[in-house]
Amino acid sequence: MPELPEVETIVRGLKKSVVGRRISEVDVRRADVLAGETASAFRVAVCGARITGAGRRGKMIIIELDGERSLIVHLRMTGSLTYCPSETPLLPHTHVVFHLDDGGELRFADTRRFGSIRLVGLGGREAASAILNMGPEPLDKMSAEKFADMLTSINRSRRPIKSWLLDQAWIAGIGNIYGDEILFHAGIRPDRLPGGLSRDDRHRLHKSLTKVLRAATGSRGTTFSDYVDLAGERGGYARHLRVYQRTGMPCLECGEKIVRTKIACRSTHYCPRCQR
DNA sequence: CTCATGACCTGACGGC
DNA sequence: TGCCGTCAGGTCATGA
Repeated sequence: MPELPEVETIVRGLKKSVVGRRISEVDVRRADVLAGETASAFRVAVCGARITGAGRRGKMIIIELDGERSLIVHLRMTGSLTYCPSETPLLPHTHVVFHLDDGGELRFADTRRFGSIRLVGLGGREAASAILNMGPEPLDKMSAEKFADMLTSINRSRRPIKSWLLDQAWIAGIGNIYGDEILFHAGIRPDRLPGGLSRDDRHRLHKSLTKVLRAATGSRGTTFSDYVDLAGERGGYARHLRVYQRTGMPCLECGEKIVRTKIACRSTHYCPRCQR
């Protein structure tokens, strides 16, 4: 499930492999991933475009095209973006194929079709609303002071801290896997309320956010079931997971059994001894 | 306003 | 074998 480290890994791949290429042809095999646009309009608009850059905001992939336009790609849970030679067999559930002028293909596949590709003009309203409402990037726009201020702003909330970590409007890029892993690393139970966190808890939470997300990005993300990077390779962080999907297994720190509960409608894993 | 829940979609897995 | 229910999780819409 692509979260910040996985999306960042894909964007680095795009910068290396597809930026500078021209899109010579587009096959739209399923138009419903195009977020409200017809396949023919999309094709006409994108054919011939030069890819001028690639970036990321939270879990959104931004592929910049010439003519002040961008493709906003969201992979949700099972989506993938891969770059490969045209001879490579199509994976099942491949919905859009961009043929590039070097003979390679940029392919968007998504088993569950929750993901989407949206073409927006620079300053386009649709992109703007989603991106403007997003909280800060935890790895480059969030100092310890900034994070402390953010926690102060939700001091009276009755929502558990895990629910806040998953809230893209509060902080960008964290999903269910890293939410659980960050809280384990910080030694904080996921159901704690923000106002109840001590000064020390807050400090550790900031440290853990940074450490876990950086380490996972360094391992090119976590592959639990579906995720692959632009080259189709699995991420290496799964073997570093401490609590996610380890229900009933012994905690790697203390041996206590990892517990699973439900918080914010998400399965939530934690160690009842290490996390307080 | 705050917060919880359902819908979207498919595949994997367990029970019978 | 095959059928059914459950679960997986990101985000938006809905409603209490």
